Amino acid sequence: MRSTADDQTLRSRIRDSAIALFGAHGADAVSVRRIAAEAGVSPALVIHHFGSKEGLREECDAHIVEEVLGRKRTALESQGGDLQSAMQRWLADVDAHRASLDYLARMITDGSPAGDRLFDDLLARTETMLAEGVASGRMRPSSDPRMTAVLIAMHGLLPLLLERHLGRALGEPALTPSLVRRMTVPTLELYTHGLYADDALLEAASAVLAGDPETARGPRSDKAAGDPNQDPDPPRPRASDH
Amino acid sequence: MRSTADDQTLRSRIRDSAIALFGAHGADAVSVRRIAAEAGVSPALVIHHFGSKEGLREECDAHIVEEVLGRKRTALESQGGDLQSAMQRWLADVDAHRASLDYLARMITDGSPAGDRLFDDLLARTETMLAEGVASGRMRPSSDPRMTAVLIAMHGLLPLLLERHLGRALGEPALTPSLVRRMTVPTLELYTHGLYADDALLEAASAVLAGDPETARGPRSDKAAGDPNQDPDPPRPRASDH
DNA sequence: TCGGCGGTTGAACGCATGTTCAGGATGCTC
DNA sequence: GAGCATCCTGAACATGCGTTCAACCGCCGA
Repeated sequence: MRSTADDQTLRSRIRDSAIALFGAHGADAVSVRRIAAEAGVSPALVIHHFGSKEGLREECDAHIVEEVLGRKRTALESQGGDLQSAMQRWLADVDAHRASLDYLARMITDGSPAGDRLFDDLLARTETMLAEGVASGRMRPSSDPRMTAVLIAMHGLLPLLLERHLGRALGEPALTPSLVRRMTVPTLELYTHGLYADDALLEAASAVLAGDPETARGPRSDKAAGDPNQDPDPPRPRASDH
Repeated sequence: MRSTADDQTLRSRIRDSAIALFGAHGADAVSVRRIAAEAGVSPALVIHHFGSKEGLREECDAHIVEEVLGRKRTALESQGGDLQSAMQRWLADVDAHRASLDYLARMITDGSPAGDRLFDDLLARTETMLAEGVASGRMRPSSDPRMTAVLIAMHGLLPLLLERHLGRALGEPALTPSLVRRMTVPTLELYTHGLYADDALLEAASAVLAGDPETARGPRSDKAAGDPNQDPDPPRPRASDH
Protein backbone atom coordinates (compact mmCIF):
# COMPACT_ATOMS: atom_id res chain seq x y z
CA MET A 1 0.00 0.00 0.00
CA ARG A 2 2.84 2.34 0.76
CA SER A 3 4.44 1.55 -2.53
CA THR A 4 1.49 2.94 -4.42
CA ALA A 5 1.00 5.71 -1.95
CA ASP A 6 3.87 7.85 -3.14
CA ASP A 7 2.45 8.45 -6.56
CA GLN A 8 -0.93 9.34 -5.15
CA THR A 9 -1.70 12.96 -4.78
CA LEU A 10 -1.39 14.14 -1.23
CA ARG A 11 -5.08 14.86 -1.30
CA SER A 12 -6.08 11.26 -1.95
CA ARG A 13 -3.46 10.06 0.49
CA ILE A 14 -5.03 12.18 3.22
CA ARG A 15 -8.43 10.75 2.32
CA ASP A 16 -7.17 7.18 2.45
CA SER A 17 -5.49 7.74 5.79
CA ALA A 18 -8.72 9.22 7.10
CA ILE A 19 -10.72 6.24 5.90
CA ALA A 20 -8.36 3.84 7.61
CA LEU A 21 -8.36 5.77 10.88
CA PHE A 22 -12.05 6.58 10.87
CA GLY A 23 -12.80 2.95 10.17
CA ALA A 24 -10.56 1.69 12.92
CA HIS A 25 -11.50 4.12 15.68
CA GLY A 26 -14.56 6.09 14.66
CA ALA A 27 -14.54 9.63 13.35
CA ASP A 28 -15.06 11.22 16.74
CA ALA A 29 -12.03 9.52 18.19
CA VAL A 30 -9.62 10.55 15.42
CA SER A 31 -8.17 14.05 15.33
CA VAL A 32 -7.21 16.02 12.26
CA ARG A 33 -3.67 16.10 13.58
CA ARG A 34 -3.52 12.33 13.68
CA ILE A 35 -4.81 11.97 10.15
CA ALA A 36 -2.24 14.50 9.01
CA ALA A 37 0.56 12.64 10.77
CA GLU A 38 -0.56 9.35 9.25
CA ALA A 39 -0.54 10.89 5.79
CA GLY A 40 2.75 12.66 6.44
CA VAL A 41 1.44 16.19 6.02
CA SER A 42 0.56 19.14 8.20
CA PRO A 43 -2.86 19.51 9.84
CA ALA A 44 -3.35 22.76 7.96
CA LEU A 45 -3.17 20.96 4.64
CA VAL A 46 -6.02 18.68 5.62
CA ILE A 47 -8.26 21.66 6.23
CA HIS A 48 -6.97 23.38 3.12
CA HIS A 49 -8.01 20.48 0.90
CA PHE A 50 -11.30 19.52 2.50
CA GLY A 51 -12.51 22.71 4.14
CA SER A 52 -13.15 21.10 7.48
CA LYS A 53 -13.02 17.79 9.25
CA GLU A 54 -16.68 17.30 8.42
CA GLY A 55 -15.91 17.96 4.76
CA LEU A 56 -13.25 15.29 4.88
CA ARG A 57 -15.73 12.93 6.43
CA GLU A 58 -18.25 13.52 3.71
CA GLU A 59 -15.67 12.92 1.03
CA CYS A 60 -14.67 9.67 2.70
CA ASP A 61 -18.32 8.65 2.77
CA ALA A 62 -18.75 9.47 -0.90
CA HIS A 63 -15.58 7.61 -1.82
CA ILE A 64 -16.69 4.46 -0.03
CA VAL A 65 -20.19 4.66 -1.43
CA GLU A 66 -18.86 4.88 -4.93
CA GLU A 67 -16.38 2.10 -4.36
CA VAL A 68 -19.03 -0.21 -2.96
CA LEU A 69 -21.79 0.54 -5.43
CA GLY A 70 -19.43 0.48 -8.39
CA ARG A 71 -17.87 -2.77 -7.30
CA LYS A 72 -21.16 -4.44 -6.59
CA ARG A 73 -22.51 -3.31 -9.94
CA THR A 74 -19.64 -4.77 -11.93
CA ALA A 75 -19.71 -7.94 -9.87
CA LEU A 76 -23.38 -8.39 -10.59
CA GLU A 77 -23.10 -7.61 -14.27
CA SER A 78 -20.15 -9.85 -14.88
CA GLN A 79 -21.61 -12.79 -13.05
CA GLY A 80 -25.28 -12.26 -13.42
CA GLY A 81 -27.77 -12.48 -10.68
CA ASP A 82 -26.90 -14.03 -7.40
CA LEU A 83 -26.51 -11.25 -4.89
CA GLN A 84 -25.84 -13.55 -2.01
CA SER A 85 -22.84 -15.14 -3.60
CA ALA A 86 -21.73 -11.85 -5.11
CA MET A 87 -21.48 -10.44 -1.65
CA GLN A 88 -19.70 -13.55 -0.45
CA ARG A 89 -17.23 -13.16 -3.26
CA TRP A 90 -16.74 -9.54 -2.37
CA LEU A 91 -16.10 -10.42 1.23
CA ALA A 92 -13.73 -13.14 0.18
CA ASP A 93 -10.90 -10.93 -0.97
CA VAL A 94 -11.06 -9.15 2.28
CA ASP A 95 -7.43 -8.24 2.46
CA ALA A 96 -7.73 -5.89 -0.46
CA HIS A 97 -10.50 -3.92 1.20
CA ARG A 98 -9.53 -4.19 4.81
CA ALA A 99 -9.45 -0.42 5.23
CA SER A 100 -12.83 0.07 3.61
CA LEU A 101 -14.64 -2.63 5.50
CA ASP A 102 -14.48 -1.15 8.97
CA TYR A 103 -15.43 2.23 7.60
CA LEU A 104 -18.34 0.66 5.76
CA ALA A 105 -19.59 -1.07 8.89
CA ARG A 106 -19.53 2.21 10.76
CA MET A 107 -21.38 4.01 7.99
CA ILE A 108 -24.20 1.52 8.11
CA THR A 109 -24.65 1.72 11.84
CA ASP A 110 -24.00 5.39 12.48
CA GLY A 111 -27.16 6.71 10.91
CA SER A 112 -25.57 8.86 8.24
CA PRO A 113 -27.37 9.62 4.98
CA ALA A 114 -24.64 7.84 3.07
CA GLY A 115 -25.20 4.74 5.16
CA ASP A 116 -28.91 4.98 4.46
CA ARG A 117 -28.21 5.16 0.74
CA LEU A 118 -26.09 2.04 0.90
CA PHE A 119 -28.65 0.08 2.83
CA ASP A 120 -31.48 1.20 0.57
CA ASP A 121 -29.48 0.14 -2.45
CA LEU A 122 -28.74 -3.23 -0.93
CA LEU A 123 -32.35 -3.68 0.03
CA ALA A 124 -33.62 -2.80 -3.44
CA ARG A 125 -31.25 -5.27 -5.06
CA THR A 126 -32.21 -7.93 -2.55
CA GLU A 127 -35.89 -7.36 -3.17
CA THR A 128 -35.66 -7.72 -6.96
CA MET A 129 -33.39 -10.74 -6.56
CA LEU A 130 -35.98 -12.39 -4.34
CA ALA A 131 -38.81 -11.51 -6.72
CA GLU A 132 -36.92 -13.02 -9.62
CA GLY A 133 -36.02 -16.07 -7.60
CA VAL A 134 -39.61 -16.64 -6.66
CA ALA A 135 -40.84 -16.03 -10.20
CA SER A 136 -38.39 -18.57 -11.57
CA GLY A 137 -39.33 -21.11 -8.91
CA ARG A 138 -35.86 -21.26 -7.41
CA MET A 139 -37.02 -19.58 -4.23
CA ARG A 140 -39.99 -20.01 -1.97
CA PRO A 141 -42.54 -17.22 -1.82
CA SER A 142 -42.92 -15.33 1.42
CA SER A 143 -46.06 -14.22 3.19
CA ASP A 144 -44.44 -10.79 3.54
CA PRO A 145 -41.92 -10.28 0.73
CA ARG A 146 -40.89 -6.84 1.88
CA MET A 147 -40.04 -8.00 5.37
CA THR A 148 -38.29 -11.05 4.04
CA ALA A 149 -36.15 -8.87 1.79
CA VAL A 150 -35.22 -6.72 4.77
CA LEU A 151 -34.30 -9.77 6.80
CA ILE A 152 -32.13 -11.24 4.10
CA ALA A 153 -30.44 -7.94 3.33
CA MET A 154 -29.62 -7.60 7.00
CA HIS A 155 -28.31 -11.15 7.15
CA GLY A 156 -25.85 -10.28 4.42
CA LEU A 157 -24.46 -7.46 6.51
CA LEU A 158 -23.76 -9.58 9.56
CA PRO A 159 -20.19 -10.56 8.77
CA LEU A 160 -19.42 -6.90 8.33
CA LEU A 161 -21.08 -5.68 11.50
CA LEU A 162 -20.04 -8.50 13.79
CA GLU A 163 -16.70 -9.40 12.29
CA ARG A 164 -15.13 -9.12 15.69
CA HIS A 165 -17.39 -11.64 17.39
CA LEU A 166 -17.48 -13.93 14.42
CA GLY A 167 -13.73 -14.12 14.48
CA ARG A 168 -13.52 -14.50 18.24
CA ALA A 169 -16.07 -17.30 18.27
CA LEU A 170 -14.24 -19.30 15.65
CA GLY A 171 -10.65 -18.62 16.55
CA GLU A 172 -9.75 -16.36 13.69
CA PRO A 173 -8.22 -12.95 14.17
CA ALA A 174 -10.64 -11.27 11.78
CA LEU A 175 -12.82 -11.87 8.78
CA THR A 176 -10.36 -14.09 6.99
CA PRO A 177 -11.04 -15.75 3.65
CA SER A 178 -11.07 -19.13 5.35
CA LEU A 179 -13.74 -17.87 7.71
CA VAL A 180 -15.86 -16.71 4.81
CA ARG A 181 -15.44 -20.12 3.24
CA ARG A 182 -16.46 -21.85 6.43
CA MET A 183 -19.61 -19.77 6.59
CA THR A 184 -20.78 -20.78 3.16
CA VAL A 185 -22.22 -24.23 3.74
CA PRO A 186 -23.92 -23.56 7.09
CA THR A 187 -25.47 -20.44 5.61
CA LEU A 188 -26.75 -22.34 2.63
CA GLU A 189 -28.04 -25.10 4.88
CA LEU A 190 -30.14 -22.57 6.73
CA TYR A 191 -31.33 -21.01 3.50
CA THR A 192 -32.12 -24.41 1.97
CA HIS A 193 -33.67 -26.49 4.73
CA GLY A 194 -34.25 -23.99 7.47
CA LEU A 195 -33.61 -24.74 11.09
CA TYR A 196 -36.81 -26.31 12.38
CA ALA A 197 -37.59 -29.87 11.47
CA ASP A 198 -41.32 -29.27 11.24
CA ASP A 199 -43.63 -26.30 10.89
CA ALA A 200 -45.23 -26.55 14.31
CA LEU A 201 -43.80 -23.26 15.54
CA LEU A 202 -44.61 -21.43 12.33
CA GLU A 203 -48.17 -22.67 12.32
CA ALA A 204 -48.61 -21.76 15.96
CA ALA A 205 -47.25 -18.27 15.49
CA SER A 206 -49.30 -17.68 12.35
CA ALA A 207 -52.43 -18.79 14.14
CA VAL A 208 -51.79 -16.56 17.13
CA LEU A 209 -51.01 -13.49 15.06
CA ALA A 210 -53.87 -14.10 12.66
CA GLY A 211 -56.29 -14.58 15.50
CA ASP A 212 -55.33 -11.27 17.04
CA PRO A 213 -56.55 -8.68 14.53
CA GLU A 214 -54.76 -5.80 16.19
CA THR A 215 -51.42 -7.42 15.61
CA ALA A 216 -51.43 -7.62 11.84
CA ARG A 217 -52.42 -4.09 11.05
CA GLY A 218 -53.27 -2.51 14.35
CA PRO A 219 -52.61 1.20 13.88
CA ARG A 220 -51.35 1.66 17.38
CA SER A 221 -50.94 -0.46 20.41
CA ASP A 222 -51.68 1.69 23.39
CA LYS A 223 -49.26 4.46 22.67
CA ALA A 224 -46.92 3.78 19.81
CA ALA A 225 -48.06 6.24 17.18
CA GLY A 226 -48.74 9.40 19.04
CA ASP A 227 -45.93 9.07 21.50
CA PRO A 228 -43.09 11.45 20.71
CA ASN A 229 -40.95 9.77 23.30
CA GLN A 230 -39.57 7.29 20.84
CA ASP A 231 -36.25 8.91 21.42
CA PRO A 232 -34.24 8.19 24.49
CA ASP A 233 -33.52 11.86 24.87
CA PRO A 234 -35.86 14.51 26.14
CA PRO A 235 -37.55 16.60 23.46
CA ARG A 236 -34.62 17.88 21.60
CA PRO A 237 -34.13 18.55 17.92
CA ARG A 238 -32.47 15.56 16.36
CA ALA A 239 -28.91 16.75 16.68
CA SER A 240 -27.35 14.30 14.33
CA ASP A 241 -25.31 16.89 12.54
CA HIS A 242 -21.87 17.95 13.49
CA MET B 1 -40.03 15.52 35.06
CA ARG B 2 -39.62 11.84 35.61
CA SER B 3 -41.85 10.22 38.10
CA THR B 4 -39.32 7.78 39.41
CA ALA B 5 -36.30 9.98 39.09
CA ASP B 6 -36.69 11.96 42.24
CA ASP B 7 -36.38 9.09 44.63
CA GLN B 8 -33.29 7.73 42.91
CA THR B 9 -29.99 8.64 44.39
CA LEU B 10 -28.16 11.25 42.41
CA ARG B 11 -25.54 8.69 41.68
CA SER B 12 -27.88 6.32 39.90
CA ARG B 13 -29.56 9.23 38.17
CA ILE B 14 -26.24 10.29 36.73
CA ARG B 15 -25.65 6.75 35.56
CA ASP B 16 -29.04 6.52 33.91
CA SER B 17 -28.56 9.84 32.16
CA ALA B 18 -25.19 8.65 30.95
CA ILE B 19 -26.66 5.42 29.59
CA ALA B 20 -29.32 7.32 27.71
CA LEU B 21 -26.88 9.82 26.23
CA PHE B 22 -24.13 7.30 25.51
CA GLY B 23 -26.66 5.07 23.82
CA ALA B 24 -28.08 7.86 21.71
CA HIS B 25 -24.87 9.54 20.61
CA GLY B 26 -21.91 7.37 21.50
CA ALA B 27 -19.65 7.89 24.48
CA ASP B 28 -17.12 9.95 22.59
CA ALA B 29 -19.73 12.44 21.47
CA VAL B 30 -21.14 13.07 24.94
CA SER B 31 -19.36 15.34 27.39
CA VAL B 32 -19.34 15.07 31.15
CA ARG B 33 -20.96 18.50 31.28
CA ARG B 34 -23.87 17.32 29.20
CA ILE B 35 -24.43 14.25 31.33
CA ALA B 36 -24.32 16.45 34.41
CA ALA B 37 -26.84 18.88 32.92
CA GLU B 38 -29.14 16.01 31.94
CA ALA B 39 -29.01 14.67 35.48
CA GLY B 40 -29.35 18.13 36.99
CA VAL B 41 -26.04 18.13 38.83
CA SER B 42 -22.64 19.71 38.49
CA PRO B 43 -19.91 18.19 36.32
CA ALA B 44 -17.71 17.89 39.37
CA LEU B 45 -20.19 15.55 41.01
CA VAL B 46 -19.99 13.17 38.09
CA ILE B 47 -16.25 12.85 38.55
CA HIS B 48 -16.61 12.68 42.31
CA HIS B 49 -18.88 9.66 42.10
CA PHE B 50 -17.24 7.75 39.28
CA GLY B 51 -13.63 8.87 39.38
CA SER B 52 -13.48 9.68 35.71
CA LYS B 53 -15.56 9.60 32.58
CA GLU B 54 -14.08 6.21 31.80
CA GLY B 55 -15.11 4.99 35.23
CA LEU B 56 -18.64 6.12 34.54
CA ARG B 57 -18.55 4.27 31.26
CA GLU B 58 -17.48 1.06 32.91
CA GLU B 59 -20.22 1.32 35.48
CA CYS B 60 -22.75 1.86 32.69
CA ASP B 61 -21.42 -1.22 30.95
CA ALA B 62 -21.67 -3.29 34.10
CA HIS B 63 -25.17 -2.05 34.80
CA ILE B 64 -26.40 -2.99 31.32
CA VAL B 65 -24.67 -6.35 31.42
CA GLU B 66 -26.34 -7.21 34.67
CA GLU B 67 -29.69 -5.98 33.49
CA VAL B 68 -29.51 -7.99 30.28
CA LEU B 69 -28.13 -11.20 31.73
CA GLY B 70 -30.44 -11.04 34.71
CA ARG B 71 -33.46 -10.40 32.57
CA LYS B 72 -32.58 -13.08 30.05
CA ARG B 73 -32.01 -15.56 32.84
CA THR B 74 -35.38 -14.98 34.48
CA ALA B 75 -37.12 -14.99 31.12
CA LEU B 76 -35.54 -18.30 30.27
CA GLU B 77 -36.26 -19.87 33.61
CA SER B 78 -39.85 -18.80 33.76
CA GLN B 79 -40.68 -19.93 30.25
CA GLY B 80 -38.25 -22.71 29.71
CA GLY B 81 -36.21 -23.18 26.65
CA ASP B 82 -36.83 -21.24 23.54
CA LEU B 83 -34.18 -18.58 23.28
CA GLN B 84 -35.40 -17.25 19.99
CA SER B 85 -38.84 -16.43 21.29
CA ALA B 86 -37.44 -15.29 24.63
CA MET B 87 -35.43 -12.69 22.81
CA GLN B 88 -38.44 -11.74 20.74
CA ARG B 89 -40.44 -11.30 23.91
CA TRP B 90 -37.70 -9.20 25.35
CA LEU B 91 -37.61 -7.01 22.30
CA ALA B 92 -41.36 -6.75 22.33
CA ASP B 93 -41.68 -4.52 25.34
CA VAL B 94 -39.23 -2.22 23.79
CA ASP B 95 -40.57 0.92 25.30
CA ALA B 96 -39.56 -0.13 28.75
CA HIS B 97 -35.94 -0.60 27.71
CA ARG B 98 -35.62 2.07 25.08
CA ALA B 99 -32.69 3.67 26.87
CA SER B 100 -30.83 0.40 27.31
CA LEU B 101 -31.24 -0.86 23.78
CA ASP B 102 -29.15 1.71 21.98
CA TYR B 103 -26.47 1.41 24.60
CA LEU B 104 -26.54 -2.35 24.23
CA ALA B 105 -26.17 -2.15 20.47
CA ARG B 106 -23.14 0.06 20.86
CA MET B 107 -21.57 -2.25 23.42
CA ILE B 108 -21.80 -5.18 21.07
CA THR B 109 -20.23 -3.39 18.15
CA ASP B 110 -17.64 -1.27 19.91
CA GLY B 111 -15.31 -4.08 20.85
CA SER B 112 -15.44 -3.61 24.59
CA PRO B 113 -14.81 -6.52 26.96
CA ALA B 114 -18.33 -6.14 28.32
CA GLY B 115 -19.70 -6.48 24.80
CA ASP B 116 -17.63 -9.60 24.33
CA ARG B 117 -19.04 -11.06 27.51
CA LEU B 118 -22.57 -10.45 26.33
CA PHE B 119 -21.99 -12.00 22.95
CA ASP B 120 -20.23 -15.00 24.42
CA ASP B 121 -23.11 -15.53 26.78
CA LEU B 122 -25.61 -15.27 23.98
CA LEU B 123 -23.61 -17.65 21.85
CA ALA B 124 -23.29 -20.22 24.62
CA ARG B 125 -27.03 -20.18 25.23
CA THR B 126 -27.71 -20.43 21.53
CA GLU B 127 -25.38 -23.35 21.17
CA THR B 128 -26.99 -25.40 23.95
CA MET B 129 -30.43 -24.48 22.67
CA LEU B 130 -29.50 -25.79 19.24
CA ALA B 131 -27.98 -28.95 20.68
CA GLU B 132 -31.12 -29.65 22.66
CA GLY B 133 -33.30 -28.89 19.67
CA VAL B 134 -31.36 -31.29 17.51
CA ALA B 135 -31.33 -33.97 20.20
CA SER B 136 -35.07 -33.75 20.61
CA GLY B 137 -35.62 -33.86 16.88
CA ARG B 138 -37.26 -30.46 16.71
CA MET B 139 -34.32 -28.98 14.81
CA ARG B 140 -32.23 -30.12 11.92
CA PRO B 141 -28.62 -31.01 12.57
CA SER B 142 -25.95 -28.85 11.01
CA SER B 143 -22.75 -29.88 9.28
CA ASP B 144 -20.98 -27.29 11.42
CA PRO B 145 -22.91 -26.77 14.65
CA ARG B 146 -20.54 -24.17 16.02
CA MET B 147 -20.80 -21.98 12.94
CA THR B 148 -24.54 -22.45 12.81
CA ALA B 149 -24.82 -21.33 16.43
CA VAL B 150 -22.78 -18.24 15.62
CA LEU B 151 -24.97 -17.45 12.63
CA ILE B 152 -28.18 -17.81 14.58
CA ALA B 153 -26.89 -15.84 17.53
CA MET B 154 -25.93 -13.05 15.15
CA HIS B 155 -29.33 -13.19 13.48
CA GLY B 156 -30.94 -12.57 16.83
CA LEU B 157 -28.95 -9.36 17.22
CA LEU B 158 -29.99 -7.88 13.91
CA PRO B 159 -33.04 -5.95 15.11
CA LEU B 160 -30.83 -4.36 17.72
CA LEU B 161 -27.98 -3.43 15.43
CA LEU B 162 -29.98 -2.34 12.43
CA GLU B 163 -33.04 -0.96 14.16
CA ARG B 164 -32.69 2.23 12.17
CA HIS B 165 -32.76 0.59 8.75
CA LEU B 166 -35.39 -1.91 9.76
CA GLY B 167 -37.65 0.91 10.79
CA ARG B 168 -36.88 3.02 7.74
CA ALA B 169 -37.52 0.17 5.35
CA LEU B 170 -40.91 -0.60 6.84
CA GLY B 171 -42.17 2.84 7.64
CA GLU B 172 -41.83 2.74 11.39
CA PRO B 173 -39.95 5.31 13.40
CA ALA B 174 -38.06 2.73 15.40
CA LEU B 175 -38.21 -0.82 16.69
CA THR B 176 -41.87 -0.67 17.62
CA PRO B 177 -43.78 -3.62 19.07
CA SER B 178 -45.79 -3.86 15.88
CA LEU B 179 -42.57 -4.14 13.91
CA VAL B 180 -41.37 -6.95 16.13
CA ARG B 181 -44.68 -8.68 15.60
CA ARG B 182 -44.45 -8.26 11.85
CA MET B 183 -41.02 -9.86 11.88
CA THR B 184 -42.20 -12.99 13.58
CA VAL B 185 -43.81 -14.94 10.76
CA PRO B 186 -41.28 -14.14 8.01
CA THR B 187 -38.49 -15.06 10.40
CA LEU B 188 -40.14 -18.34 11.24
CA GLU B 189 -40.79 -19.01 7.57
CA LEU B 190 -37.09 -18.71 6.89
CA TYR B 191 -36.25 -20.87 9.87
CA THR B 192 -38.84 -23.46 8.90
CA HIS B 193 -38.68 -23.85 5.13
CA GLY B 194 -35.58 -21.88 4.22
CA LEU B 195 -35.40 -19.65 1.21
CA TYR B 196 -34.34 -21.90 -1.64
CA ALA B 197 -36.88 -24.22 -3.18
CA ASP B 198 -34.37 -26.99 -3.83
CA ASP B 199 -30.89 -27.92 -2.64
CA ALA B 200 -29.07 -27.31 -5.92
CA LEU B 201 -27.03 -24.41 -4.58
CA LEU B 202 -26.18 -26.16 -1.33
CA GLU B 203 -25.08 -29.30 -3.15
CA ALA B 204 -22.99 -27.31 -5.58
CA ALA B 205 -21.28 -25.34 -2.84
CA SER B 206 -20.65 -28.43 -0.74
CA ALA B 207 -19.12 -30.18 -3.72
CA VAL B 208 -16.87 -27.28 -4.58
CA LEU B 209 -15.62 -26.75 -1.05
CA ALA B 210 -15.19 -30.45 -0.36
CA GLY B 211 -13.38 -31.13 -3.61
CA ASP B 212 -11.09 -28.15 -3.31
CA PRO B 213 -9.89 -28.12 0.26
CA GLU B 214 -7.34 -25.38 -0.26
CA THR B 215 -9.27 -22.99 -2.37
CA ALA B 216 -7.46 -19.85 -1.47
CA ARG B 217 -3.73 -20.04 -1.60
CA GLY B 218 -3.47 -17.43 -4.28
CA PRO B 219 -4.97 -14.25 -2.91
CA ARG B 220 -3.04 -14.38 0.30
CA SER B 221 -1.42 -11.02 0.37
CA ASP B 222 1.99 -10.35 1.77
CA LYS B 223 1.52 -6.75 2.72
CA ALA B 224 0.83 -7.25 6.36
CA ALA B 225 4.35 -7.11 7.66
CA GLY B 226 5.39 -3.52 7.94
CA ASP B 227 2.25 -1.69 7.07
CA PRO B 228 1.41 0.92 9.70
CA ASN B 229 -2.15 1.03 8.49
CA GLN B 230 -2.53 -2.50 9.59
CA ASP B 231 -2.17 -1.75 13.23
CA PRO B 232 -4.15 1.18 14.47
CA ASP B 233 -5.06 -0.84 17.51
CA PRO B 234 -2.96 -2.81 19.90
CA PRO B 235 -2.33 -6.25 18.44
CA ARG B 236 -5.61 -8.14 18.28
CA PRO B 237 -6.18 -9.13 21.88
CA ARG B 238 -7.65 -12.46 20.89
CA ALA B 239 -9.73 -12.69 24.00
CA SER B 240 -10.43 -16.35 23.68
CA ASP B 241 -13.39 -18.15 25.10
CA HIS B 242 -14.45 -17.60 28.66
C1' DT C 1 14.41 37.93 -14.76
C1' DC C 2 10.26 38.72 -13.13
C1' DG C 3 5.59 38.06 -11.20
C1' DG C 4 2.12 35.25 -9.95
C1' DC C 5 0.08 31.16 -8.27
C1' DG C 6 -1.16 26.71 -6.37
C1' DG C 7 0.57 23.60 -2.73
C1' DT C 8 2.34 23.54 1.78
C1' DT C 9 3.68 24.82 6.48
C1' DG C 10 4.54 26.59 11.60
C1' DA C 11 2.59 29.17 14.82
C1' DA C 12 -1.09 30.80 16.83
C1' DC C 13 -6.23 31.49 18.25
C1' DG C 14 -10.49 30.49 20.54
C1' DC C 15 -12.90 26.97 22.44
C1' DA C 16 -14.58 22.72 24.75
C1' DT C 17 -12.99 19.09 27.15
C1' DG C 18 -11.82 16.07 31.53
C1' DT C 19 -10.36 16.98 35.83
C1' DT C 20 -8.99 19.36 40.37
C1' DC C 21 -9.65 21.87 44.49
C1' DA C 22 -11.10 24.78 48.12
C1' DG C 23 -14.98 25.43 50.28
C1' DG C 24 -20.36 25.82 51.00
C1' DA C 25 -24.35 23.46 52.58
C1' DT C 26 -26.76 20.06 55.28
C1' DG C 27 -27.53 16.94 58.85
C1' DC C 28 -25.86 13.85 62.61
C1' DT C 29 -23.47 13.21 67.25
C1' DC C 30 -21.89 14.73 71.55
C1' DG D 1 -23.68 25.02 70.09
C1' DA D 2 -19.36 22.70 68.40
C1' DG D 3 -17.38 19.43 65.72
C1' DC D 4 -17.54 16.43 62.08
C1' DA D 5 -18.72 13.80 57.94
C1' DT D 6 -21.09 13.71 53.64
C1' DC D 7 -22.74 15.48 49.63
C1' DC D 8 -22.28 18.83 46.42
C1' DT D 9 -20.69 23.11 43.73
C1' DG D 10 -18.27 27.22 41.17
C1' DA D 11 -14.21 28.52 39.49
C1' DA D 12 -10.23 27.38 37.72
C1' DC D 13 -6.54 24.48 35.27
C1' DA D 14 -4.04 22.13 31.62
C1' DT D 15 -4.71 19.95 27.44
C1' DG D 16 -6.09 18.92 22.94
C1' DC D 17 -9.20 20.16 19.61
C1' DG D 18 -10.63 22.33 14.79
C1' DT D 19 -9.40 26.08 12.39
C1' DT D 20 -6.99 30.47 10.64
C1' DC D 21 -3.34 33.07 8.68
C1' DA D 22 0.84 35.04 7.03
C1' DA D 23 4.51 33.43 4.77
C1' DC D 24 7.46 30.12 2.17
C1' DC D 25 8.53 27.05 -1.73
C1' DG D 26 8.84 25.55 -6.54
C1' DC D 27 7.06 25.96 -10.86
C1' DC D 28 5.40 28.14 -15.19
C1' DG D 29 4.25 31.81 -18.50
C1' DA D 30 5.83 36.39 -20.07
